[in-house]
Amino acid sequence: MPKRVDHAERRNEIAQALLRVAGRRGLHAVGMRDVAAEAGVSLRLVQYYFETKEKLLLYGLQRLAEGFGERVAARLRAAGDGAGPRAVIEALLMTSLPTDEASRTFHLVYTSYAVLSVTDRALAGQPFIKDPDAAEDTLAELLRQAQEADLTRPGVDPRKEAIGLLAMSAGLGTSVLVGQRTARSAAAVLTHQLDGIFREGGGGAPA
Amino acid sequence: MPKRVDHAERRNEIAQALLRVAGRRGLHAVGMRDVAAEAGVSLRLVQYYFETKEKLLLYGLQRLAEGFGERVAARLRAAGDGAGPRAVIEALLMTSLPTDEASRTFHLVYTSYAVLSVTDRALAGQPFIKDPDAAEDTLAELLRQAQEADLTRPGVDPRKEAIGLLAMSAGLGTSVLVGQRTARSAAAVLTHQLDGIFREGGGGAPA
DNA sequence: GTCTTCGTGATACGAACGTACCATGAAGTT
DNA sequence: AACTTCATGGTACGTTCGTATCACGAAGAC
Repeated sequence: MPKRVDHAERRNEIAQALLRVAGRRGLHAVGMRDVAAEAGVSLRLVQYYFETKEKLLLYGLQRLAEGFGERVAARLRAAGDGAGPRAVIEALLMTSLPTDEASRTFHLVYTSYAVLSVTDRALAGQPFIKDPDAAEDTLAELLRQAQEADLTRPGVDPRKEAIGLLAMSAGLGTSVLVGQRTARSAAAVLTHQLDGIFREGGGGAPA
Repeated sequence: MPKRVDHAERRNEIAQALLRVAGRRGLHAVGMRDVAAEAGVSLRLVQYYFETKEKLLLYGLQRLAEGFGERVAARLRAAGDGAGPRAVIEALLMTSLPTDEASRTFHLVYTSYAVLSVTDRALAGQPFIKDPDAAEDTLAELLRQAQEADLTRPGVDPRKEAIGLLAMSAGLGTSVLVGQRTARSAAAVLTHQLDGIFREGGGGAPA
């Protein structure tokens, strides 16, 4: 046999190529040949590692979600261990805003997948429901803890605030993406929203 | 000459067919032939009234925005003449939630257009920027008036609240669309958000 | 009554797409 | 050494897409 190549690694390279070209030209415009060219391999190879385009798309969606999770984790690490709930929540929300190229690609491709999932049933079942629900639970739990620690204003409903915050940051992300708003002003809106949830000076570092 | 048909009317019929099939199968999956079949005309006719597909898409986008504006206006009329600012704002936001078939189609197709506009420059200039900005201005002005009438809570920033509300309702609309949430729960979240902006009991009917 | 113009149909064309097929060299196995 | 198996390249097939072309009937113009 030849070089006995690592399948998993190769699949990831190809999936990354898919995401790169999808971020540039839009997911709808991505063909197998484009992915092959971007990855620097032949069309046959893409077929070899992903038998069908649908499987490639599904795997690409997984990688996209994973990459996002990693960026959130990195930002949380950067925020420090003893960061208060508000800092954690800000890190989580700001990561999903299309500030740099990586998050811009994430937002565009993720939205494309979302639109596709409405009509294509193969995509509908996939982690589309799972992952955002996890984010919602995490966020709601953080808010609940903040509420118990008396860091929030009265009248706060952790679950509803969590849903609203996620929806708002998604919507803001889209408007940044289409060039309707700058990432800076979107961040300001999110900050203002958090101001309405947390007490003044509350939720930063717990020290 | 033959029947001397009304061009504008025919173009609208075809554009409506485009929106119907786009709402069913997704904008990415719509071809000229599909539109022709849906409108009950031949492919040639679609070509005749819209020379190119791009022009058809552009016109369809206009019609979509117009239809949305009409539904908002209708809902405002239904809300009554003397409705307070909160009622008007609620009408505006709830209309964009995918509750019935019309708004569901609107949301899906509009999002599809948004995604396309990121990469296709022909779509990028069009009313995508214009219309949401108008909505934002309207909403901000309504909030400013409510603030002057002392109907809002302290710390309210009309512009930021307007941006945030629109982004939130767009994001909620998407999650309703992909089946992640019900329209009812999305509406509850929006109501809760408005509760955080308006004073208790404030903003209903001004009487 | 011819003639032009408008509306409409059928069909053809070239490109691009996803997929399938065939070939071949390189590395293990026996 | 013979043989199998893996990785890879090249290319062909059938379909579908947007667009272009050809054709023709029906109505107003002169």
